[in-house]
Amino acid sequence: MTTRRPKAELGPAIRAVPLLAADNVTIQLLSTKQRQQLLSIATKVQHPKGQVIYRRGTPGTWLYFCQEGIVKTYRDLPSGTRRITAFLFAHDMFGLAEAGRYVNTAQAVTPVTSYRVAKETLAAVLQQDAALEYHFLAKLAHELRSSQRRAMMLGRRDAAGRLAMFIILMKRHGSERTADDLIRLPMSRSDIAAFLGQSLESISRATTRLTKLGIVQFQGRYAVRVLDPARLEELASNL
Amino acid sequence: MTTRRPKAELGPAIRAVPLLAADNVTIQLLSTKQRQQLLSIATKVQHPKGQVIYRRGTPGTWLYFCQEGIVKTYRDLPSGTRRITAFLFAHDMFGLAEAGRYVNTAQAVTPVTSYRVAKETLAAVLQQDAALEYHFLAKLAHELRSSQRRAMMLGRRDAAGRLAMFIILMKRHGSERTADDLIRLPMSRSDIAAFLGQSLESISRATTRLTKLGIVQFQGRYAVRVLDPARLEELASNL
DNA sequence: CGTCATTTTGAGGTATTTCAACGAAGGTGG
DNA sequence: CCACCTTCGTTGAAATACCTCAAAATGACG
Repeated sequence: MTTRRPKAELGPAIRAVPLLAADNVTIQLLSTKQRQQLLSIATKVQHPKGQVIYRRGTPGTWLYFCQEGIVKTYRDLPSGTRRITAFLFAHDMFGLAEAGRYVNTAQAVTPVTSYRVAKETLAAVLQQDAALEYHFLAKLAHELRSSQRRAMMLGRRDAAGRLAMFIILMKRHGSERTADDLIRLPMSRSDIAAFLGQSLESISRATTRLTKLGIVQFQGRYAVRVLDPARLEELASNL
Repeated sequence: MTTRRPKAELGPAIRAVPLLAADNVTIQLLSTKQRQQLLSIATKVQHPKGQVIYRRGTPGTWLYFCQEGIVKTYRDLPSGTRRITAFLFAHDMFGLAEAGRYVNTAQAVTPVTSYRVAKETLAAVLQQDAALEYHFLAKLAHELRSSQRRAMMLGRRDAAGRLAMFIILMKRHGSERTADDLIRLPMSRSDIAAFLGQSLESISRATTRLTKLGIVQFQGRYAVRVLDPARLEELASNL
């Protein structure tokens, strides 16, 4: 557990692709000035692995920016089944509320560093700074797209294909920190199952299937190496 | 496509529930001034039933505001299967793009009246008007929530339950125009199937099942009367 | 009123879910 | 440091539900 000591604190980072600017594919980061402005109203928070950050139904006071680590947001259904609505990674924001209450429960999958800011405060700032607000708009559009992609994923009936999509999804998020072909899956199998809307057993069987097909190779439970990217892609896009 | 010219045009309406203002449950509508500002840069467009409004992959120039009617957005998968990502109703906006291209195809399910505005223009206006932009933020948050709700729906395995959720979803949107218990389902069965991620036959069987159970009664193909709301709710929330 | 598309119904195949038991891993306390 | 215990993951077998293919029936439309 190494705590870094950067000389100049930059404040929350938000990565967003523009919603409206038609042909700008570049990933935009907040300007230093904007970061500092956010920093002045935000608080840095550390969450140990497994900690519940907020619960569904409680007053949605804060908005969070994941700075490091992975967060899951979920709902427990009456039947006892759990549905994970999203995994949040560095630069993602979470804390969606409806009628003043959080709509999901948020929990740290790994140790998490986040910034949190009172929504009231943020709203006031945004009303003053259209440019900053625009970043939030873009970010939200990004979230919407991932949510739609996920819905697309859930539409599939075939387990191996879903898992393939999930691995590829995780690859995109981890590529910055790990080797090219080694993908970390820090969440449990049941988390993956709850995210993909399938039973834990199906996920387990799917992993062994992918392994036996020689497409992937597991390095322990929480890391997977892709041996045959082409076939993985094919499985994922096949349908 | 027709262009506007009524006497007192109010301009596009956007309904949005606030994302950030914690305990304000009230549905906010744009102020008259804001509507007029949007109107000055927007064009009213009429789409006959079945018309494709834009296609996935084409340049995402415009953002649309559904004023009347129902729009579906979808993707056709390589296998030939169609996935409907959303149905859009009055006051919803659509035209989500990524890297300058529409991510879905949009098509009018019923005759549709919409406002469309060039994204570049809108972006410029929003950068100047933080309050207006805030409405868009709220609207987008709303879209995100529905997308998540839909993902929740897709997670279910049971056909009757999914259909029950869909009927309830449609009830919420149609209650303004029809009698309390008569719900219009203007889209085809295949559209419903593509939205719920199931086969057309499954949907058909589910409708007959719900009918035989005495929970609903169909008035033709495109309207359904709920006879037993309690059991419908139970089916929908059960899981 | 006839034609065409959509919807319903039927039968069989297949995938996932369940239920159940076993094996592995991680954490805690002695 | 090891043993125990709890949680998580794997594997097996049966049941259920959906999907696919195919054909009949219904409804829409000109």
